[in-house]
Amino acid sequence: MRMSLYPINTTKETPAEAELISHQLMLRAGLIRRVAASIYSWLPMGLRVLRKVENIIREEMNRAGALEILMPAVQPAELWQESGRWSEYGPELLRLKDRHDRDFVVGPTHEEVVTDIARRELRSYRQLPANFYQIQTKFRDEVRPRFGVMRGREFIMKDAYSFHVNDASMAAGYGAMRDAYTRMFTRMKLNFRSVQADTGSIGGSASEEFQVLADSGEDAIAVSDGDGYASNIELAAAMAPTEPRRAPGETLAKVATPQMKTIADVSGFLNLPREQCQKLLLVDGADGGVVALVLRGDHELNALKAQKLDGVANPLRMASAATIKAATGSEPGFLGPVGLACPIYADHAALAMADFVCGANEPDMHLRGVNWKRDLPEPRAADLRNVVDGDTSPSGKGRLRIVRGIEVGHIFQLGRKYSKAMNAAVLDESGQPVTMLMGCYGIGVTRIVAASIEQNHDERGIIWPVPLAPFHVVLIPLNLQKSPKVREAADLLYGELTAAGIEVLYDDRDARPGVKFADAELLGIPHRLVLGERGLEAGTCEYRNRRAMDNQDVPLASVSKFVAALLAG
RNA sequence: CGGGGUGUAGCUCAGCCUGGUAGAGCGCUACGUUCGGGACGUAUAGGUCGCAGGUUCAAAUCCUGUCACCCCGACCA
Repeated sequence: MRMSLYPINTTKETPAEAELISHQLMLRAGLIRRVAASIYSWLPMGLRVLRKVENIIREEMNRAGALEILMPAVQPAELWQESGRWSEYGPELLRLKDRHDRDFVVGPTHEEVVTDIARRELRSYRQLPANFYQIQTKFRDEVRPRFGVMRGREFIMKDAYSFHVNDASMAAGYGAMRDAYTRMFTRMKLNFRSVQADTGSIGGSASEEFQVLADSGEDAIAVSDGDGYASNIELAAAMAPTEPRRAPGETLAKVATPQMKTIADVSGFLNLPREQCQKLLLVDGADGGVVALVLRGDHELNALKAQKLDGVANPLRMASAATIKAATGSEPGFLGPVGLACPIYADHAALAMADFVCGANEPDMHLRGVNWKRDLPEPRAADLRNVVDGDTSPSGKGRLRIVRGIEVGHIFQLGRKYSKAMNAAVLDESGQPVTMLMGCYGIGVTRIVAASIEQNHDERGIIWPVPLAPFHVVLIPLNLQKSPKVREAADLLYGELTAAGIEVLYDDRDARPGVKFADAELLGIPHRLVLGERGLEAGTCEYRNRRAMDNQDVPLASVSKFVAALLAG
């Protein structure tokens, strides 16, 4: 591509709207432009990267035996009513009406449509297993979109759905997708992990996420240093302490703690470590009352674990201030389990505490020297908290470290959730109808572009791995407006490289060298060739690798071979 | 949804407190010089100061409303 024909605008200054480095660089390099809040256009250079990602996905899906289809972005409400999600899905689902006042949705995902296809097209167990996938634009009116295309409302997703006659087949299909995902992300040179995950609103049983490791990631992941265990923190089990609880050593005492509403306040005021304090959270019960959850002061509640408990409302809702007042007689900030009438769950770590501090259920007062059994009955034990750095791994081996990740893929064994609701069945060997089992497998295509930049950049710009790079090579001739020799040699080399199947960005603009170098680095083209009069005299061309940034002179005659070898290796 | 912030040229921002009719840098256009690390000079083009009301002789500036965008939070009692 001749850059003189490519209307690209790069900027030195960072747009004010961008927070994440990937978002900043995508805007500065002219890959994307914002059209509305969290909705973007992809410009030529960005689209080339997007297509590289799509093609790798497509190749690996095809290799795994999946069949590409294309479903509509706009879907009739009837299908969503049939699956039950018309009412289950919240405001994240963009609903609209046509001129006849009929209801439609802009698809946030396609289980309904694909299940409708499957029940019409698949009639016999002999046609199974089948796996349909598409690469298509989705819309989710996110609670909080952010970070450019990282969490955009409109985004491109690869979504695949498999259909099976029994559990073994579903598990095999799931395994095949896990392998395909591993191959794709490896080919894209992403540093990623697969982790156990919650199934969320999609529903179903087994589920794993593919997380690209990055400090800017929105997800927390617990990884064991002793074996291969890795889990989204939502799901990672916190092990109960193994050593027995200490015997009571202090006497129970009520202390005044004016205005000390948080654990930090209380522990500071009493000059005690946070892990000596307890916090009590009141949440709405499943049947109208409240439930108390007790945690060690330095631990965080895990909402997912809590909302799965007997008697707790799902999804989890914190009790209102008025409800708290009615249930405890106190205000938030001074709650404790002593004398509390409602059902109580205590986290294993909270249950292991002795001589602890907790709220006294009256304003500006706490209790200290509190002990289970002696001062109050032991409540039900549960795993309520997020794991923290240094916790014992639930796998039994090693300790957990908490790292951050960007979720780029998620695979599920759905079971019969949709096929049952929508009556998608085939005839089995005995001629009896059986409801199909399903798997579903998503990849955030646009998000991968941002995630790759998060992992591959420096102070000068993006550093694309070759498989995702918009161009393999950038060819920079120096002073070509003045030097016919340079122009002739550069044109020749451009033709030669292009003929060899190498994707070349030929910077034939009438610009100064510094501008061309800076743009090449911002754009992140992995390999750079510079042609100047000085080198031509010696019959060489200068090569520089974007990542290593070291120079090497290559004889002009062998440049094509040299570059081809780099790309092959 | 709650909290905070910002809307002035294509981009990054100043001007607002203390009202007097709009600026800088980058970018863009033309010409000249320059040409291995984001050059320099000269001359241009480009803005209903988010929008709507109000106060005032006079509003980018003060007041009210509204819209948009960004950030934080939406469990830490």
